[in-house]
Amino acid sequence: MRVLTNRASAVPALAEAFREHGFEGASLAVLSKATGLGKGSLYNFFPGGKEEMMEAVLADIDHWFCEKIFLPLERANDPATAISSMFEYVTAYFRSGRRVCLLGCLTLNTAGVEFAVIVKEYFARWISALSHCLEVGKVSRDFTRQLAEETVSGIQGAIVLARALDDDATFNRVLRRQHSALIDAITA
Amino acid sequence: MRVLTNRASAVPALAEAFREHGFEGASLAVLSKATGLGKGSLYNFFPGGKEEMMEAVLADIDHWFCEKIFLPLERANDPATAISSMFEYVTAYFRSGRRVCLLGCLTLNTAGVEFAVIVKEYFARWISALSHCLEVGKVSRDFTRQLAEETVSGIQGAIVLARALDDDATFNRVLRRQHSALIDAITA
DNA sequence: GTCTATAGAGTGATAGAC
DNA sequence: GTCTATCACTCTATAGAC
Repeated sequence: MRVLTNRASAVPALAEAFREHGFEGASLAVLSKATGLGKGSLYNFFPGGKEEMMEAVLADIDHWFCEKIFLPLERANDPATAISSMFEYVTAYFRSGRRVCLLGCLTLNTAGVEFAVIVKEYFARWISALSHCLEVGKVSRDFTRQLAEETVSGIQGAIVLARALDDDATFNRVLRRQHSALIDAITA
Repeated sequence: MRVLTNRASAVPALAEAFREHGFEGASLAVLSKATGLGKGSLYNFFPGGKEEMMEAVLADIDHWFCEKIFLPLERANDPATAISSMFEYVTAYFRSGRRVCLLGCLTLNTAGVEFAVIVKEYFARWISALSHCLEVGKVSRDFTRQLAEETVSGIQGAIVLARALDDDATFNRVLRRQHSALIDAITA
């Protein structure tokens, strides 16, 4: 066959390497090992180097979130179901906190400033999608934005705390409470 | 004068450098510039290198939190005041999210595994101190731990979100709601 | 021949240790 | 300052598909 591998198939392996080591910590040696590709191949697929690799990873993540989280929230005509689905996907995606949020990590030090716009749009869209969904659920406009902010922020915090305590149960407990809070707001 | 500088006086500058660049990103060149000390002086004060510098920073942070946050919560006989004081200190300390939580950052990638025990104890103590304070405030034991977890986790999330959106107001809004939730739980 | 993809030696710069 | 190791990255050489 002609194409032995391609750019797209390297992206998930790159993503896991960046998650585990961070942007700076993920050296070309690490990325090469993670993907099974030589440096030559990596530079062939990503002429822009690490930065282009990270951009490809972020685009892939954004695509996943659009499909599984953002669009369903934005289009929901059954808000409670859409929200429950969001929590299921999020819990699975972050593996109960064992897997970090790459976008969240990039906010925390200067290594990620190049990606600030992408990160900002991701979080802004998540909040506005959830906020819209709550509005469809007849939650007062005074609270939709606040609830959405707290939820998105709370998920990030739950990842940090679950990892700090090395305990998935913490993640699941915090998310379960947030889930209930949103459902209560809708049905109230 | 004989002593121009010393180990302790370098710690705050090291802390800010680690916060800004992360553990891996903070090179000796960065740390040297941040402290105004040559590499030789840094190794004189911290023979263990970067790792010992980070340990000194973490010990310094732990000391501050014990004094300002943990002990007041643990000894509180006026829980509402202790909790309000905690939120005031936290908001100021993290500068409305502009300043990251070093302990939280260390949880997010493999660069910080050496400090896992320190990080775990910090978060565990914060949660148990707050939980105890809520118990003194006559909150049902079924909820103290949950509320404390959510609060500590929520603060971490608020830092991430405020930085992602580049907006302090987000941090302050999330913390204000958490503050109210705890006060409501006590007075309910 | 051209084209894409490969592995990996080699570049200068800079890392942390001392 | 000096050391070696490693960094991101470049480039050469080579492969097989057209």
